[in-house]
Amino acid sequence: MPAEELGVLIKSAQAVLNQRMDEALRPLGLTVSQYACLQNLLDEPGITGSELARRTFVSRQSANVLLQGLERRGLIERSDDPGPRRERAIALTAEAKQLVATARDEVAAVVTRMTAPLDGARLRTLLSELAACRDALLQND
Amino acid sequence: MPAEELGVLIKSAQAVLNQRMDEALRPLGLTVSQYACLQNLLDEPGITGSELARRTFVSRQSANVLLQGLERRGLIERSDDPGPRRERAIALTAEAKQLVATARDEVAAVVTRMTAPLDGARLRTLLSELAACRDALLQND
DNA sequence: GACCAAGTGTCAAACTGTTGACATGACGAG
DNA sequence: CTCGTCATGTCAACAGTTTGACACTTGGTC
Repeated sequence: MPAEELGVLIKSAQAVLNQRMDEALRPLGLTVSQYACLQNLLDEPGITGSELARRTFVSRQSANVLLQGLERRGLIERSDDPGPRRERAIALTAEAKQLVATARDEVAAVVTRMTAPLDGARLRTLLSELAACRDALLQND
Repeated sequence: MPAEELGVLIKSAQAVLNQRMDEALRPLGLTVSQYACLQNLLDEPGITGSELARRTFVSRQSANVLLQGLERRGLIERSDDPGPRRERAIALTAEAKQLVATARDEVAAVVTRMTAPLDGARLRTLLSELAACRDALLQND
């Protein structure tokens, strides 16, 4: 059974992808974590810090220090009056929107290169099969 | 183009897989990194520390502190007289071989659960397509 | 209304991993 | 032979992340 390979395969793919994304984003002064943060905030404005942590697969404490850095750099702004559950709405500045736009292009180039050996149909099957595997582990028994 | 999803899909699959493996290995007193280390040493005995680092996708310094912990715990032994390139051969103790055997079963159960929704043919296509994507990024330009 | 569970934000300590640097030994080109 | 290159092992400093803890707010339950 070749199923054992899938684990290391996922790990190796994630490792090299992360490395290439880091190389692509470094000239922009962004880490991969920071880019993921900004990208999620662009897709879903006004998102909360904890929700952001869930989407980037880190603890909410770690997301918080990330947000502090982005705030100090003038890329995001957090409202001082908290909302319903003590949450502070997060907004991207105009500078950040422009930065994440170019960053998105850089990342898209990496992903395009990664998916180059696959035609449209194969890419779709890869996406659905890999998602099925992930979801099989997501059920909390 | 749905290609953009592949990145986060790989990341999420790796995250949940790592979490499930951690849950499975914690009762044995092993972290995922430690298991990966022992597993590689079982597959390829006498491997060098730097080679081990490459296979587990970490720096050789990080692999070294991992090996120090395993050595202190009596799971591996490193020869004191270095070989051709100052390398120290690493060997698993009998206790480690038994531990990694049961750990391998635990991990296999997780992977089996992950690949449950796929039949043999689909699993093979997933493996080859994902490997193709990874290899597309491995070419250093 | 009182109370308790759940969600959020934040701080401090601990851990894991990386980067940078250095010493050592092997190998090949000149 | 000598020197430059490369690979290994190891140390120290550093950054990033997690774990544990606490305060605050909301919402449902009794």
